[in-house]
Amino acid sequence: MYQLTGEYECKIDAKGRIKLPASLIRQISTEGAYDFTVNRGFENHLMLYPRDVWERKTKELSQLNIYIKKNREAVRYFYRGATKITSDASERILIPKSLIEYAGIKKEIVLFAYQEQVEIWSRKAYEEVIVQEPDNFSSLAEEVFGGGTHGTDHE
Amino acid sequence: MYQLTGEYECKIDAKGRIKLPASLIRQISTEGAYDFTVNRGFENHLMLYPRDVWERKTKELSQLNIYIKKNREAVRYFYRGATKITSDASERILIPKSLIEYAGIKKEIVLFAYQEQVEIWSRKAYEEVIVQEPDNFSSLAEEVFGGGTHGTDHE
DNA sequence: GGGGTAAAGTGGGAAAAAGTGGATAACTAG
DNA sequence: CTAGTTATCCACTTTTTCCCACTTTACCCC
Repeated sequence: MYQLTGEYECKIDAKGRIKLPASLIRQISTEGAYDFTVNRGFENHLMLYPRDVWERKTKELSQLNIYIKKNREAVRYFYRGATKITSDASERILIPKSLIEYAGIKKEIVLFAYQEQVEIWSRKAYEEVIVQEPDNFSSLAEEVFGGGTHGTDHE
Repeated sequence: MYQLTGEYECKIDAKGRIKLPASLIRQISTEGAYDFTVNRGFENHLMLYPRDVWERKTKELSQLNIYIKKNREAVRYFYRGATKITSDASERILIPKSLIEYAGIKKEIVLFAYQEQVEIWSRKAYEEVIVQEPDNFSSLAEEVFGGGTHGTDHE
């Protein structure tokens, strides 16, 4: 179980390689090789999962009954673009072109790590997301952090 | 559970380091190394959390199901910019460039500690916020603190 | 109150680590 | 077989980290 954190401004080079910041790498494992799976995120960004996290997620998905159409569609939606990648000797990962395009990535990117995964955003798209306060954030924050102590009834 | 207090005028040096005032440090722990997480605050300032406080907060967040869009957005909003930092031998912490920029920090800053966290403001922004307050402070205070516990007969 | 001492705060340099770009070799698909 | 893509390696640049030393402030004792 990871609790990744960090926001990293990075570049992607002409070949589509991203150097994973050392401090991010250190959070994931101490061993030599770094295996990941990258897929499309729900917004216009990519998701990067450490190998073991990906395996757990797909295992959970495999519990679903895919003879139900809705499940089948959801599973497909989740997998879309999923690609296994391994870092090279300089701890860089190569992102498939089709995914780079999906996320609208040019050169400047942001790696945004939280919980068990890393989101990969184009710098521009990320800035837009960051600035925008989600609807109902305060009531949700109250639910999560406030734990009912502040009496205001929020059903 | 902390009850931090204090308003400290500090400087940030050319490398982005802040010396934590000794009297603030003493409130947090007596041991050698100081781990924190810093992230973007809701206004244009930064939030600094002692390690254990951050862990508690994120633990609550990790209960949320991020396949629900609303939750995902909230989690992102809370985590944005979150970076783990450790103090150096002189009890200084290094603030990431992107966060310094976000808070509009130049050189003069204010550390404002209350409850379990420390807000980091640029001096200028802090003064603006503070100066602005008296206008509606009394009505705000009434609304927030008056909260019905002593009846409503104090308008 | 003043001098001395200790603690707090500041600044900067150098070694080490991280990040970057590119060359070349290997591989794959058409 | 060839063209395009991917893997491996190497070398250079930049940044970060760690350490040391100096200045300033606070505090205590005479």
